[in-house]
Amino acid sequence: MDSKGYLKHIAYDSVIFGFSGEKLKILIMKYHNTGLFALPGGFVKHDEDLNDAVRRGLKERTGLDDIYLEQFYAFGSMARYKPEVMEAIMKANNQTLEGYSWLLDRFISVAYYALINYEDVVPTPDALSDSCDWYALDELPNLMLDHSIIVTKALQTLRDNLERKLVGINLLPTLFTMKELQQVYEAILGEKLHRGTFQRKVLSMGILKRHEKHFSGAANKAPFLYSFEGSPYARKL
Amino acid sequence: MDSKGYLKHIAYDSVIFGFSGEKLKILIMKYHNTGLFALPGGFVKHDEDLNDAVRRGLKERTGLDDIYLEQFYAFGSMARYKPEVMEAIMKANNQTLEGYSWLLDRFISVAYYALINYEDVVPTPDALSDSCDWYALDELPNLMLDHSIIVTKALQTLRDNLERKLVGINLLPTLFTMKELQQVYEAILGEKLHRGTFQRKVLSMGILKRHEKHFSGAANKAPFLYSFEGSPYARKL
DNA sequence: TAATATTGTCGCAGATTGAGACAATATTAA
DNA sequence: TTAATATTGTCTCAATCTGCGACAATATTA
Repeated sequence: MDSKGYLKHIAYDSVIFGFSGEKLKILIMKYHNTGLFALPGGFVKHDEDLNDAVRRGLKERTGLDDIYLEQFYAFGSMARYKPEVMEAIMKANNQTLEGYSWLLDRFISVAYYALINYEDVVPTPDALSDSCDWYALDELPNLMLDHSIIVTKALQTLRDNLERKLVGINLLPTLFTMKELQQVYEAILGEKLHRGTFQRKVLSMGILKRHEKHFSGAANKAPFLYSFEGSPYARKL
Repeated sequence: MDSKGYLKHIAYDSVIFGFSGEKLKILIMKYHNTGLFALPGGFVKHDEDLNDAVRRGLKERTGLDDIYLEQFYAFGSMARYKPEVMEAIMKANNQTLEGYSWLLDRFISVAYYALINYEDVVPTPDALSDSCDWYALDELPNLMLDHSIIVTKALQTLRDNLERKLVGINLLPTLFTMKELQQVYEAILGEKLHRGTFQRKVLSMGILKRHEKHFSGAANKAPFLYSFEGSPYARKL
């Protein structure tokens, strides 16, 4: 085994969604000295579950355990095989390629998306990168390889699932207002929703618990705070 | 490369759905001399798209090109790593393990489901198996490894997608009656649907073309035949 | 105390859905 | 020929769901 204990040909990439400033954002890594931007990703150890590998990487990048995580597609086209890209990254880090030639081989990447509470995250770069930072979906830099396609498909899957599960909850802190929840949904769906209809529908699901009011100091009626109550939509799946 | 030109650690499995006798069925392989039943699967060549590898396998098993095909999950737990199973299959075929040790290594399997017209298929076993045959979903034999879980997840995904795309069409011949279409939906969803409501809904989608009536010889009003007309629900995706 | 911005909720019209009913056949039996 | 039978295509009606505006109830500021 010359691949440092990792499975050859298999990688994962993660699209980590957060919500801040009324916008959906994702975590993007910037590699040293290359100008290359990429999704956080990694490899799977020989004796490790695929899902565990992804959670391990998420923990490293965000500091968080128990993240809402969903696998959505395995990208396996030949078009994504560009060994010169990985070679450039390695060279920019003064890495000798000795013992790392497996990284230049072809990879099939299993993609996941994660939903997290923006406030809880401490984005942390890895050894190969300068930064790990939030970028709004409409202000993404050019991403390497097929990572833009991966992001697009992640968002599409998230939208599709949004109607079935009440997944948007995972992007908010424990206590939140109805308006914040609606803003999350609008950011994901990319369209405005009618306030009354949204509230009626969400409340009819019976999975929100109402708490005391939240006095923001604004000159208006104070909204209730809500928290999320278990059931099929549990925060941790 | 000692793995015969295939990528190590990566496999695919396919859940191939057909509809016959008012039941949903899938293709199952039976390996020589082992009593083992399995989903049709295979490996990916070094210079081959993942999706193309699956289509290649589908062509070998069914004789068909241009099949409706959807990837739904990559199975990557350690629990599915049982080298003794593959070893038993190889031994039962008097295969020396020389040059095939890569098959005993750990695999992550990307699973797809396919929808085909039952009548068009000529199920064809491969070199390792006695048979490749249809089994109704409620009469499946015990499947090896995690293949039962894969089937369950395939059906779940198919059900979820059924409401969004009009995918059931792909399980029928070019011309079909409204009753046949309803039976397909009932088989997939596992529940009876109301006749009038179903017909109204499907027709309102405006993607069926009505043809001449079909005189079955039965003592009742002859139903119309329908065919499927393009749009987002195209037979070939 | 009045003005302003939001919030929680309600009401109404229009659309959608679930379920039964009825007329229109295609064939068989009388 | 005519009646009986099994299905099919369609319609109606009620119940439910949705989109959208309206109104009263606050927090805070002027």
